Amino acid sequence: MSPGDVGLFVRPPREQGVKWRKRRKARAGLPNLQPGTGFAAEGYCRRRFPTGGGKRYMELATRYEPQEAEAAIYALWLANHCFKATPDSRTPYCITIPPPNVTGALHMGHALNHTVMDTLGRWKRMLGFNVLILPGTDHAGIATQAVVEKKIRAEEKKTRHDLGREAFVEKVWEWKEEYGNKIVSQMQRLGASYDWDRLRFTMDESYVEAIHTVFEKLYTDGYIYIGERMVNWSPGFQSVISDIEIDNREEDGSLWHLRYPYSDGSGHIIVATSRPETMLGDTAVAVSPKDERYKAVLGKTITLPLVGREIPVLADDFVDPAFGTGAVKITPFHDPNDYEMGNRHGLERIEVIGPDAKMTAHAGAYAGLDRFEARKRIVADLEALGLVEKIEPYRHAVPYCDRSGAVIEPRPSSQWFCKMGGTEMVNTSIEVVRDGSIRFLPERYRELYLRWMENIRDWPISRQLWWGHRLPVWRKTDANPEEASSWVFARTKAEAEAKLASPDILQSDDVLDTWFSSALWPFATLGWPHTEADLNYYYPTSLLSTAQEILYLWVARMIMTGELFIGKKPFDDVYIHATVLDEHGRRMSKSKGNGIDPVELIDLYGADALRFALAREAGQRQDIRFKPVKAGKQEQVEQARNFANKIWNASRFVMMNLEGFEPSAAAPTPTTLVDRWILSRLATTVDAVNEGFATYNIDDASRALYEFFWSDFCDWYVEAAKPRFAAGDESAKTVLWFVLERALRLLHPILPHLTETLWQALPGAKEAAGCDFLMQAAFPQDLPYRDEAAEAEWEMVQEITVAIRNVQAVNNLKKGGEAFVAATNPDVLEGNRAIIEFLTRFTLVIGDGPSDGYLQPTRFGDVRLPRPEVTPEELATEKLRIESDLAKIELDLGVLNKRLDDPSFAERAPEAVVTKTRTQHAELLDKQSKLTERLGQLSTPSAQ
RNA sequence: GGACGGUUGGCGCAGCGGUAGCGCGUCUCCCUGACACGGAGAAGGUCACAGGUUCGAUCCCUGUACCGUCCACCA
Repeated sequence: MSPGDVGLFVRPPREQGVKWRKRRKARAGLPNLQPGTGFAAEGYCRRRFPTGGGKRYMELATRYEPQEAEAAIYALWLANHCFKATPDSRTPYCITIPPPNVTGALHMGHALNHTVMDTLGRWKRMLGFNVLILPGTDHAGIATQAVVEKKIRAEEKKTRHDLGREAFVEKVWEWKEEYGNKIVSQMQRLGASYDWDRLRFTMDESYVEAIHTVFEKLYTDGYIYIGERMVNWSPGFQSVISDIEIDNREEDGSLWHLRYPYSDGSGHIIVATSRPETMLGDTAVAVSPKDERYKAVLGKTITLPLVGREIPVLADDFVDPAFGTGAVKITPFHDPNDYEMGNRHGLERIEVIGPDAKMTAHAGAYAGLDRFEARKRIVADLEALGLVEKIEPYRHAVPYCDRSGAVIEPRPSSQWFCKMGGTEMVNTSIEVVRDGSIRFLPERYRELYLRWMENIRDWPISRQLWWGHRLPVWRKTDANPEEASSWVFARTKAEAEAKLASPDILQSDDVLDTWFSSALWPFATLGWPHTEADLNYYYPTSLLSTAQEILYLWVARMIMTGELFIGKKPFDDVYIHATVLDEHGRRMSKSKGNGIDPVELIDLYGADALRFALAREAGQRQDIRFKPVKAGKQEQVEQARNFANKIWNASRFVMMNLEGFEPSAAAPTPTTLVDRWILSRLATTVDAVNEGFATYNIDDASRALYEFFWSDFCDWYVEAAKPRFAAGDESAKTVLWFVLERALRLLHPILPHLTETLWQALPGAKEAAGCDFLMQAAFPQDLPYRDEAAEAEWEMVQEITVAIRNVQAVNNLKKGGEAFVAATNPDVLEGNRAIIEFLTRFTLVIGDGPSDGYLQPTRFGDVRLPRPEVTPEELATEKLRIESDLAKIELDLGVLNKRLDDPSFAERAPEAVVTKTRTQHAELLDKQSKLTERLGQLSTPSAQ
């Protein structure tokens, strides 16, 4: 396949006698026409291009068809190893992409992030950097295990326990090999220029080595210990899960007010709880020490209803006297706060809800019941005893396990931890951000990071899952697993046997938190701990671009491990991209079902359109609103698609007119005004784009490109080129070719497929650039074409042109007559006569013109269009137009008068502002008097 | 509860101290030899609200309201 193959004619059949607008509306809902349906052969195309036969110029369809062009161009890049990166003498630029879950599918957040990374990567590559963008996927312990468990449950009616650990893990690997690379191919569809030969997976053999090496050091240096903490227990997985895997849902619940009788029979104390079933495990009631109401009852005991246990009433600062009744029941085993209070007061911990979320033997009569069933029974039994004071409706957050859907059960558990606060690892990670070695973009995230790091808590690193990196620690079978001293570090069983001097040993059943492995990503993917070449060259990497929600979980931990193991920061810049929200401004999520599938958008409009739509919003904002796909349409991407089509067609126009033109590598030296002007605008745009990319304001770069290409280049320059070609002016071709070629380079990082396709078809491009692909061409920088004089002079041509068009359109005049312009600078006008005449379809006459003509005063001279005959309707239209102009002028004059009438304005405002205001004032007065006079003429009968 | 962000024409966004801009949508005209996924015009905004600073505020400061994101153990 070569890029030329995309040339096909596409044109809807002509339907005689039907209004165009109607047909357009009728067509609006239809899918884009597929090429190759033979319209050309049936004579529907308006224009025939030279076909085949060794012609130099490609045939291009009248519409850009991304579907096949993108696949073709991507295949071409791959075939030519364009994304491959190996160390050389150039400056490196490296991004290790945030590895998505192997189970994952591309979502809008990914699409945005990959657009950012690939755009910046392509830009840097064109600037001459040695760019490596290293892709990979994450084994994603819980997520993947959940998917495979679900699959075997559905297909084989088995649980993972039926299979056993080894067989189950085998199944997960099989699943990963078969389905795990879906997201990789989706990234490729976006156009990602990543080095796919280096694709990494967090459970690759070499990656496991990295994990072992890291674990060993942390273990021997005393970072890793066994401790007991309150953890988030997922009854669904029978495992600890991390905070990020929790989905806190606001729910309407109840607050039960329970009467707890004093043991001495002196009445009762009322406690409020949202979880009455935990009362079976209560070992105290706490009140605030400052709470006067309860001063007297401190030291009393309570006989716990239904259980009969005697428990104390004690004082603790944690209790807020203002909440509920000011008295709190304490269940140390089942509530994080109560756990802390229990430790403070040395309370017994009684487990009444087991790991499977069923009531334990300690629950007495309720043993074996599900926790929610137990709740109902307990409440009913308490009510029967008259111990329920009242039940209040209560809205609160309930934590759910986002993978299994079970309500999280907090419980103390013996887990492996990694020490954080106060350690060298954490301190250096704070320092490296504080001293500015690592930059955060947008900057506001810097403070967030520092604040979090300064209050960091120890990191629970063990999980009771089967899929993941099994902890490389072993013990003798009969040793106590909760004693740290029972364990030794060993990579292999043999090593462990030697260390423990026994064949009767076991490896820990636990698996490492997935974030433990992704924390090593920037260096483990570059060959550490074995090979140094890539690491020495590409590390520290240049950019880490990611979502704000994993700032702590991932970004902070990469900094820590990078500092500790490599002795260097893992990256220079951290860019936190915006969160993509739905049309109502809510986060897109699976549970809300408000997500948009980026692949659907690519199918609909092409990857480049999606990229541009995202790029134009990718700045320093915290969020981006994205509208849903409705009836096969998505506004934002459609607009971007239209832009892509505009680029396509403008390029097509240029190529059609370049027959016989021999481009050269030399930069043009413009002489005519319009050439000087467009080159000046190009130079400005080049600066804006480089600036935008360099400062992570890709939105600014995108807007600059859009405006330049559509407004300046297409609407003015290309239009102005037409009469020049008609007049045989060959000088236009050099500039036209040059501007288009440079524009394609500028646009390439954001719209890679489209621009490469066009560039491949642009004659002379490869020779001039000295490379075979646009993605390898030099990115434009510092073009010497800034020309303020040209921009100012061209403004005259534009304003006169607009004035003539405006009078013509508003008064609905026939084109083709004469347009008189009393120009302030007749030479400029004369020099651009052909252009103005072509753009307006009026013959330009420089001079005053008939006094009764249609009048439009401008800063560059009055424009008058003669009015040969006039109907009353036309007269009314003109009067209306002038009156509305006058009304606007009056409004504006009011503003200026107010300012000029104030003496302190002239005194205190800068002189330039005062002068400018006076000039504007004078111009408005002049315009006003001219229009008033004209209006007067219209109102006197003689004018007709 | 804390932190952060937003509030500009019907919609999506720019502008961030000198009389409000773009695209879509709406209305009018137009297939004019690149493009109707287009061209030329038009209508449409007291820039959330209240104070303050300033000659002057959409823009700076303070507060309020609403929307939202992230973080967080208040029963």
